[in-house]
Amino acid sequence: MRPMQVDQTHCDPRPPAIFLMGPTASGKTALACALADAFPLQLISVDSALVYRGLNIGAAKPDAATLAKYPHGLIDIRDPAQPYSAAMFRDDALAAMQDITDAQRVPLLVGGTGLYFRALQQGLSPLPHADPELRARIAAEAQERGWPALHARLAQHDPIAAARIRMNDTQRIQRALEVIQLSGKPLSEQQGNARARFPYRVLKLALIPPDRQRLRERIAQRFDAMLQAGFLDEVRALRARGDLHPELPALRAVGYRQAWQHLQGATDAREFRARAIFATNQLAKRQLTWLRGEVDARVFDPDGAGSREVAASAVGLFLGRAPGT
RNA sequence: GGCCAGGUAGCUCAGUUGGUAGAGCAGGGGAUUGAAAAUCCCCGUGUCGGCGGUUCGAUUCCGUCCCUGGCCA
Repeated sequence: MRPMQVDQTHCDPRPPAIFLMGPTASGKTALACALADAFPLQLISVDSALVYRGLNIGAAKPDAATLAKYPHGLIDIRDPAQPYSAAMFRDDALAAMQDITDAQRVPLLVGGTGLYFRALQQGLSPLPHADPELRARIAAEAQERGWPALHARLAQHDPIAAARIRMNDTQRIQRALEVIQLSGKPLSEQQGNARARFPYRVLKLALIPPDRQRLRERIAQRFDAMLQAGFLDEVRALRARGDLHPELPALRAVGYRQAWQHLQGATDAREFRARAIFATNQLAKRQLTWLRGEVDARVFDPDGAGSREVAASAVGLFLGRAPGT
């Protein structure tokens, strides 16, 4: 039996870090900036779309004035033609957190990408990283022989992974085959090892709107504002580059995919708007599913009266200091 | 006012030779290890417009009324 629980704030020697998680359109940026006003925090974005330069309006990236006043790490670090990944994020985020900590400040990781938060905190198994050429070869083979044939091959080399991965989940079939090819070992054998202890003690804050209908209304309003702000011109500019295509991760982002299709003439304005909003609603739903797994997070209602103050006092308690000091 | 076509799930529609109905989209739940704003899995009871009639039984056939769209006056 252990001795009674002691306040971790005072016995955990690791430096502090704060996670601020929430679905799209839940007001994460506003809360992050408010907290940064009150405490010596430095922001790091945890968002798979904000890493791309040129994805601004449609990705709801904080505007230039906000970024100037509240610099965010890991925004605009990739060209849309370059892929990014959870593993790259983990490395980049740990490096950024180190720098912030060295400067006697506290990293505040704010965003909505559940896998990135998990990869950061729990680590990733040591696996080979993506190989675009190999992926192209696998995709070509799938085109020729069909994905069921590739799933069957996976079952031969890695029955455990094949049992877990659905026949239709082409992305995971492709990845599993890639790992086998690159490492010479089954994926399932390599997953689940080597998870180092996270070198920070963490306060998790989750912004969870209690009313889904209201979130959807907010998403629709925000999308109309994006259109007014020139979202389609932004996508036209991306298309005008000529070297981008809709299969790139950056252009599969919610809103961008639908805008691309619309500009190709596949949908009229009305349908484009509806599809983009639906896709955003569905994204928010998946983000909320991730958040339900974060059982150790402190939950706040974005619209709740006083939520901001309560969040600030939680941060103050965690850091052991009063706001503004 | 007359004629025609419709009124079925939140939306668009299919269907029942009479035995109370099912797709897509939306929506909900879940999974999630180098594409994750990705990818994938599961979830469908609704006075079948109202009221009468025929029938063992009507959402289906008949009558009538209401509503919507089109054409004609």
